[in-house]
Amino acid sequence: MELIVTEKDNAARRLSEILSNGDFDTERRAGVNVYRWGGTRCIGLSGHVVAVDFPPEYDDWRDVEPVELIDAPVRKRPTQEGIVRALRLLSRDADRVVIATDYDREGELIGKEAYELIREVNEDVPVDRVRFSSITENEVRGAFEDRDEIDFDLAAAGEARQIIDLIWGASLTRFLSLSARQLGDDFISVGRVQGPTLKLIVDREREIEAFDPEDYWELFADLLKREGAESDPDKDAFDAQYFYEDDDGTEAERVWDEATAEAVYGRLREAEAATVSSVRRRRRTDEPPAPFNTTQFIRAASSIGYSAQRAMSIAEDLYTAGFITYPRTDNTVYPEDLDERELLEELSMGREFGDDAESLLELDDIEPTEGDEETTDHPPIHPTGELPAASELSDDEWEVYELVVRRFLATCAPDAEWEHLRVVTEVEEGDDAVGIDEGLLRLKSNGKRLTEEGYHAVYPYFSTNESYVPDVTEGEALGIVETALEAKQTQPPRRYGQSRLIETMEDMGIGTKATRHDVIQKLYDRGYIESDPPRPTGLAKAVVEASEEFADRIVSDEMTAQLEADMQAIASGEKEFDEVADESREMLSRVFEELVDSREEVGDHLQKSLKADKQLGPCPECGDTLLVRKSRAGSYFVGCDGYPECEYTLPLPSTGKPLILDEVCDDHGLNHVKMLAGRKTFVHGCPQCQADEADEEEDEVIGECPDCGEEHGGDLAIKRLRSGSRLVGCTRYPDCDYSLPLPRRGEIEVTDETCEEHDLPHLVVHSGDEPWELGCPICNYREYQSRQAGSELETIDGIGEKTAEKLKDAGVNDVSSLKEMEPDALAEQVDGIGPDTVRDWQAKAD
DNA sequence: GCAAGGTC
Repeated sequence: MELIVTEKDNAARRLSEILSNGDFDTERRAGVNVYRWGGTRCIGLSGHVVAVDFPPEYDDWRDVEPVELIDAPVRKRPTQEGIVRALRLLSRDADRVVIATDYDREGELIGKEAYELIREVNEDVPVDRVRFSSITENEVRGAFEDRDEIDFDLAAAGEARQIIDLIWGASLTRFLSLSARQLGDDFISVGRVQGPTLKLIVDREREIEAFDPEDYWELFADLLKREGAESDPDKDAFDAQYFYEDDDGTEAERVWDEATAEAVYGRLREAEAATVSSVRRRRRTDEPPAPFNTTQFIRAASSIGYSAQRAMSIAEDLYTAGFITYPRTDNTVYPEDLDERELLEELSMGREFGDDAESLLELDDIEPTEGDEETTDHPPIHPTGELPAASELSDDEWEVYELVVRRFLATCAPDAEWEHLRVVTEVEEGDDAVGIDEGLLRLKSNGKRLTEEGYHAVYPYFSTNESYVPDVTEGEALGIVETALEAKQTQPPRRYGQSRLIETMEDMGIGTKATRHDVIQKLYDRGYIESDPPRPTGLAKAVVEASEEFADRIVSDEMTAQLEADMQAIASGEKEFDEVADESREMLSRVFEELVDSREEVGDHLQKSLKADKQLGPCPECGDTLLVRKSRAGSYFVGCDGYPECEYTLPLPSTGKPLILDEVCDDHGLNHVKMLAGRKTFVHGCPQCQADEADEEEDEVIGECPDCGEEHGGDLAIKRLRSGSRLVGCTRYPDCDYSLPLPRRGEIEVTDETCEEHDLPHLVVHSGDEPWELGCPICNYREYQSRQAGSELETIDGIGEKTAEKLKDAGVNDVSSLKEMEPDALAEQVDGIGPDTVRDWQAKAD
């Protein structure tokens, strides 16, 4: 029996389709798909199925000095037990094995890991390696005819990365966490990739904080062609801006001192006309964009409103469903195997973009664009020939799918052409103008017009805004319709947005196509960044400062650069794995020599920053500081730093994670609080004001309590709580805790209409433009609960809309029932899902 | 309960 091993199930299935000419069976071994035809079996791994880690005796952070991790043994341990079991079962009977993992460094390592697992149970079976960069008939068949061996040097390069990342990351993470006494959920992490990424964000924030804005002025005029007496100033006027030559002789628009700006403006205002002194026309070719790699896909998706995480998660679903190619790729050059014309023909059957695909088929020649990166990992992201039916995709999925399709169309489409028109005019000054600055007063206007639509016809995501400047000739006199002097200030650099951050990481060579967006998520999870665009917390600044002082490599991109060079050397046989690992261990030892003496200093600094991140302002009771705290039950509240002497507290809303804003309440001197809860994020404001308002507001009784009304006479009332939330609750609280939620915002109107089932008045919420007919609060809540149950599954990372549907078909409607399912049983029922995946979800649900 | 890298 011949056994083929791929990196993922999807690849195994597609490979099997090709090699079996579509005639294969699927069986399950240890809950894993195995494809079978003739004497061949094909199994897909799930990336790395083993992980490097320290032995269990190093698990306790307090018992082991972090420095001991440097020379601790490192072992490999299976993480995907089902897959490892299935691989072993199949290997026993194999008389030939083919490693067909991805064609990149990590793929080589994953292949070697499979090889080692196979060797444990079958010492003699010959193992081949095949390499192909896209799963197409030609490439796959070619690769199987030209079998090679595993490149153990390349795999060793990957292993060097694993061990260096583990040793540096784990030892420094434990050191920082222990020094600041932050154990448990709130440990303080650093690593080769997260370190430099965090430093990027912190450095930008430092620039912003150090920024000193400068005043400047700009002058504008609206010009109008005089010919054609009926020209309409509102319609035909065009923009012109004052400019001059600065001391270097370069063109400048900004005037840096007010007196000069006023003087020039005085002349401009008095001017009667402007004469055209030069007209320059230029044609510019606007080439279509390159094919999508992961980073450019994320960037494009972010320009239509998707976060990096969301874009990748949708792309993953579209890939699994077979509509687009693999979404994690560095490649920006289509493989030779891709027949663009054939793909366009298939796409021409699609709704929305079918006509656009067809229009491209009319071209004589289709020559797709190419980017700078040509790699062997996977093809650039493009649509497959399989088109989704209208009902198969959600709105978001469709929008992202259409983006991928249109990007492909654009790469096959012709250039666009612009005509640029630059007009310079000299102002003719009136008799009243007093000559303060005698130099010429010139204005410039830049117009642009799209003369050939080109690829924009099929790719509407780039702006094609034109700016209007009419056809004028040199010497022509123009009217000045309006003039303006605008006072402005230079702006600090902008914070990195998520997609800009990912692009910068790529430029710096840190992270990979598959991890960069996860790293950003990790920084959020660790409490290093908040909001979007991400803003660093005080803790993040302290971590970067401490690292810069004692372990600069961990926040510098040089560590990756050095590692890349070493990996290159290992792969080419110039260096040994041990040599590289030992060098790195020595370097880390030197870092620790410095660090151990500064343990307390570092810890103090981190602890102070952690506290500063939580400070709100003075306690009204004792004058000490109010802090955002977390109760034992895990909910947030405001408490005094003077506790237990001072027991002053204020509640916070129960939804979300509090973020302290810069804005301070005038009445109480407390910072405003924002509650971060994804789409439900809202500003809570000053917690003292919220509490005071609730104390002042009277409860409004609307009916009888369904729980205790008959027995104890409890009533239902609209209440505002000190935490700012509102609800319909029983007047006998806390003896009766019956309650129904109400929206936080808007005025609540109690109408005369009554719910027949519950004998309660219908409610209307007035906020924004449209009043919201909430109706009977009990009916409303029931509806809400049933909606929640559906979308709840999707809160688990890795479960998208489609998977949630599949789970619901299998009778799993919410997270709690998912947690109760037997992984193997559920995997049997749900297509394409393995028991390890289910276990993974269950772990995440906890 | 650490990293970063696969995959989902």
